[in-house]
Amino acid sequence: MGRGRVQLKRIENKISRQVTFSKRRSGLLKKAQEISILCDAEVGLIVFSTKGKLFEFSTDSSMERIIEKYEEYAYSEKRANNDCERKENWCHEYPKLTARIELLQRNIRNYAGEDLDPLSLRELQNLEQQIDNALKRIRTRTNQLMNGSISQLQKKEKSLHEQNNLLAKQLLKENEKQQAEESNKEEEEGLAKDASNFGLPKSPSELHRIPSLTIRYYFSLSL
Amino acid sequence: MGRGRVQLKRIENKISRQVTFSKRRSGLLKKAQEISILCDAEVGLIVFSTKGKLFEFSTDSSMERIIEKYEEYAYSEKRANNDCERKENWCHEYPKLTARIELLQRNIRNYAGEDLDPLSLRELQNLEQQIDNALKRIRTRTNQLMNGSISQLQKKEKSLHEQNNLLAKQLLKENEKQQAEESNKEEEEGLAKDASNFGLPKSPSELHRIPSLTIRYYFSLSL
DNA sequence: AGCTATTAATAAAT
DNA sequence: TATTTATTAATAGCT
Repeated sequence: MGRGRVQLKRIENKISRQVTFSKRRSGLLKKAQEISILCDAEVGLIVFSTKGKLFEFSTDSSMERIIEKYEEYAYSEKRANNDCERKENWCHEYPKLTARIELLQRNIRNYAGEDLDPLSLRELQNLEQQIDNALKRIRTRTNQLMNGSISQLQKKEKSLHEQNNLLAKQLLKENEKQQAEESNKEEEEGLAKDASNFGLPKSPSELHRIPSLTIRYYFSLSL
Repeated sequence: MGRGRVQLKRIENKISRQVTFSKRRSGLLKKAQEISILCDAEVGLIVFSTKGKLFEFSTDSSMERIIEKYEEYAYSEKRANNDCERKENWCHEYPKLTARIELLQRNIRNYAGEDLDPLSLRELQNLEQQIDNALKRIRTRTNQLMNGSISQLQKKEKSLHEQNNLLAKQLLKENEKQQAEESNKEEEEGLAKDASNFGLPKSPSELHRIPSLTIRYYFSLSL
């Protein structure tokens, strides 16, 4: 919704990025408010700009309540109790977990083509190859899905064709039947006319007769 | 954006409300993701339906981090942050960490082109675009590094050339000097020989004299 | 869930 | 930064 499509990646131009941030931020806050009113939902929205400035919206202006509810909800007590046994190993477990998370995040950033500076040429080339492979797999899968959609649509098309043919035949029959009736009537009228109805208008049903069999069908191919 | 305007008030019809909630919720989550990527912003979005079901989006899948930052920002009172204090919240923290790790791992698998089946066509296309961008960035960085290596090697080559030239000159001088000495010696020896040393071997320094000025330099171009 | 007519959001230009 | 405009995106109302 703007002049031209926008691809989903960081806007490199700083000014554009700030302008877009400002516009989309107000759009997002507005939509958050709308859904909370229209649909009676509890919404909490927190946005930090690159520079670290905070923008927020929350239903009834009570972010704290929503955060509390979130924390309750997101991590159910049941799982927590089981995991509490691990508490004894805290000093071992916690650093491991956080280190793991950092590593994973670094990986993800690298996969996204960010923070490449510390990588050696060899590492970069490995990464490139991995990502290239990933891209191929993703494209294969995309094609698979699209082909699925296409063949589904083709089936739909075929069934619509058949349905149309059926309807056309029915219509043809109906038409012939009516024509037959018409000619019967005309014969009858012809006889009557000779007797007393000369010069009167034709039967209205004749005026309504379908003049030709033009059948059209429509379907849309939207992928 | 729909057939007709919508008043900003609670939708009274329950079914409509649910349908609208579902549609607007996905729109809102999508826009939250978009602004976070496009504008490099940190976003946390929490939505509870009327029935209390949770939906969320957060930059880097880390709602906790955003909530912490929010609370810091909004209240200037740091939460229990160091490891020791976190120990008290172990039951709370551990499931969060493992959930986060799972999410990150799923992300990574997707980036590697694995476990694509649960992704929708739209998600796949987003992923493809992100990865494509990453690939471009990685190739840019690779080229940067390679160009760096090349120009470094070229500099090295140049400096080696210069060094060689210098050495060659010095050697030439040295050579001339020695030749001069030699001829001096020979003259002296000639006089002495005539007197008493005839038939003795030549001075060892003459044997060691470099016979010609063949200078070679080596450098390797390894990329 | 899927389909359009419409409105809303917004990218680019000013 | 605010306004305008051309486009794309979201979605309301139906089926």
